[in-house]
Parts: sequence; C-alpha cells; structure tokens
Amino acid sequence: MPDGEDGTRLGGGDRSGGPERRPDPGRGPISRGAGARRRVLEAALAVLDADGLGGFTMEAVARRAGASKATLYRHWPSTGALLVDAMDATYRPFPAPATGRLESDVAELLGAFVALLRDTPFPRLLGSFIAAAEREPALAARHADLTRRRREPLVEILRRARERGELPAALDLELTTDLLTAPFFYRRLVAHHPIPPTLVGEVIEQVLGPHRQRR
Amino acid sequence: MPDGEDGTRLGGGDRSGGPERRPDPGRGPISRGAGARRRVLEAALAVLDADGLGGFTMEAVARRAGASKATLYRHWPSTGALLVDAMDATYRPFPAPATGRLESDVAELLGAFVALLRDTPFPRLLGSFIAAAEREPALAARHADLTRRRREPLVEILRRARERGELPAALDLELTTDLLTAPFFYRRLVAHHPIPPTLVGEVIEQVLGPHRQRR
DNA sequence: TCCGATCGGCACGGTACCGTACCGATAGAG
DNA sequence: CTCTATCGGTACGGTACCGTGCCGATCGGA
Repeated sequence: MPDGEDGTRLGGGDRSGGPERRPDPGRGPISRGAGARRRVLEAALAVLDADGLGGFTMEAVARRAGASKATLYRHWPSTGALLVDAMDATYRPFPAPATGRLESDVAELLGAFVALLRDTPFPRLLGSFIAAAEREPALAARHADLTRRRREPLVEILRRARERGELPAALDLELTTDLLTAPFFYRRLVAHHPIPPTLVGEVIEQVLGPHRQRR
Repeated sequence: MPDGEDGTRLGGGDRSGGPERRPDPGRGPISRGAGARRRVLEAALAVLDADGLGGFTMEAVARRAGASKATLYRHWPSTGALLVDAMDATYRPFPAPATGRLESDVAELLGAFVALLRDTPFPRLLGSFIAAAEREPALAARHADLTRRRREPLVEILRRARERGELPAALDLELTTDLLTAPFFYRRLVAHHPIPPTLVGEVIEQVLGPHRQRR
C-alpha cells in the first residue's frame, strides 16, 4: 500500500507570509504518555478540518499540537496511521432517545444528526475520511465499523418499535435505517442542497408512514 | 479557507460545444487547442483516480498528459480550477430507459448506477470531489449542478409515471429520488458495505411499493 | 504555402515536507 | 526524592512541487 506520501495543495496551507504559530496556549505545561497522544489526535482533527487532506501533514499536525515531529513518528509510522486513529477519536456515543414512541424517537435522533451535519465540523471531516478511505483499506474498514456504531441507536429504536408491533415483523431494519439516514448524507455531501427543517418529518413520513401499524 | 488566492475560475465555463471531429486525437503527434485541453483533463482524472487528491499536482498531471507545466498554467491558474473542469468532464448523459413501466425503468436506471459504483473509477473520483468540495465553494456549486443533471432521468421517469397515474399526484418526486439513490451512495462511500444484486429491487419495493397505484 | 499561435522541453530559485538523529529538560512513576 | 522514559527543540540532507521564463519546434488556419 502506498505509504503516506500525501501532500495535496488543494486546501493546502501554503502560507508564504507568517509562520502560523499556534501551540495551544491555554493548555498546561507538557503532558506525556496518553496525554500527548490525545493532544496530537485533537490537533490532527483540527488540521484536517481546517486544511483538509492537503494540509494533513506530520509537520502541520505537530505544529498545531505543539509537539515535535519526533513525538509523532514515535507513535505513528505514517500519516495514514495517524489518520486512522484520529478518525476513531471522532466517535461520540449518540444519545439514544427512549420516549417509547417510534416517530418521536426517530425524529429526535435524525434532528440531532441534521444538527451535526449543519453546525459542526463533522461533515467536513467525513469528506476527508471518505476520500482517504477510497485509497486506504484500513481506513475503509475502520470507517465501516464507526458507521455501524453510529447507526446502532437508530436500528435499536426500530427494533424496539417492531417488537412493540408498531412496525411489520418482516421489515428490513438495516435497509430502513439506510433510507432514513442516507438522504441527509446525500444532500449534504453530494447534492450540496440545503436541508430544510421540514425534511426530517418528510423523510420519516415517506419511509415509515406506509409501514406504521396500530398495535 | 486558508488558501488566500484560490483562483478557481467561476465564470470560466467555456464548455466547448465545438465539433471536435478527429478520429482519435489522443496519442497522436501533438494536439493543440481543444485537443490539448481534453488530453490534460483526461490525465487529470487519471491522476485523481490513481493517486487521489494527494497526488493531484500540476506536475503529475502534466507528466501523465505528456504536456508541459507551462501548458497547464496557460489554461488553469491553479489545481482547483483544473479540478473543477476535470469534474465537469466526468459527466456522461445517463441512458434514459423508456419502457413505459415504472418499475422496470427505475430498476434499469438504478442497475446501471450500481454498476457505475461497482465497476468504474467513478466512486473513487466522487470521493475526491466530495472532499475537495468541502473546501472549495466553486467546486461545490459545480458538483451540485452535476448531480442535478445526473438525477434528471430518474426524476423524469417518476414524473411520467405520476402523469400516467401510477404514482400519487402528491408524491414528492425530489425526495423520492433521494430515497431511491442515496442508499447506494451511502453504502459505497460511507458504510463501505457490499451492494448485493438484490438491493435495487428491495429499495424499489420499499420506496415505491407503498405508493404504487393501479390506473 | 506561409505565418502566427500554441506547444513541449528545460532550467531556475524558492518553499514545504519528509524522516532521522541528537540534545537537554521534565513529567510522572516508584 | 530519584530516576528514567518521554517529551520539545533543533538541525540536517533529500525529495517533490511551485510558478515563471525562455527557447525552438510545429501545428493549423488563412
């Protein structure tokens, strides 16, 4: 596999003027061991968010983390390995609503998801991960696992609803989860269309509406 | 947006409608004008497919095209501008089936789409475009337009079916198109899950099934 | 046929990043 | 408190790409 060698200029931080020094002034003295590792991973995500894959460089990450390149190379042999760990570090357990009613649970979850797509660096990072995963099988595998973990709460909501009899027993939960979430990825990353506040309700209505069953 | 200059040509859309009547102007001696332009754009896509955004470099594209850097800079002021034109060059009109029956038309179209995702460099290029578009508004706008053009045939099929009375008059065609296509993007680029041959039928059944109407 | 516009080749100085090595400092465990 | 593994800082040669300038060659329209 092509070892690293990544250096795009597309979003690249070609700063010909100032040296852009930002070693995170607010932090304490120096943290070692796991602390340093965490700091570097945070810096890696910050760099990826700011400058994309093109700016994702050992030097850039080290600068942002206030670390030395040597420290980075001690932990990660390549930018690819660093990217894998940084991607893993983006996982945050999604709040699983349990109002007990199918529609409101799903609406709440999808609403939080839309907010994540609209108000956070998440989609920008996701774009970089998608592009990188096309060329690094290790990253693709990790991202597949990450995605599975993120989907879990929604699948669980659907499963419970099915057990309560609100959804047909024969309904394919994985496919339904795809149909509920994929349009939002698609609009944000592919079609570059705005996501109106009403979309969550419309998707739920069109996907779940026909299958809704009275208990 | 760290890149200060970012010289993407927004209005430079000289999509030549010119009648280019050469049998194979590819590897002839030297081709000038539109020929050179086409050769460079092909090389740009080849480089992007092979090495991703990381390898997308004026030098690399020039090498692959058998052109000189000077030629590239004569046409495109930056890699961003080159990427925009290269992306536009990926558009191929999708064959619009017109069997006259909703299900078979959609199945045929989605089948071709799945083949595109499975057997061609398309998804790999798409990944790069997605990542780059997150950082280049000009690219995002172009990609939005490209996507709209690619969706058109499917929307048209749904519209005709609605006019024939096979779909409810109140059905949101755009949303339905999203629901029909987004899962495939999602599986291929985000979830990294295989797309079984049965998926097309399942998606059609779950999305269109409940709305099917007898005329 | 002819001439101008375009091309490929080449070279240039400048910049950024790579990957490694060595240093003195210090955090953090015992 | 002591000791050591880890850290930040610095430096290095090497590589790749940038963007520009200038050639002579040659395509391609008049």
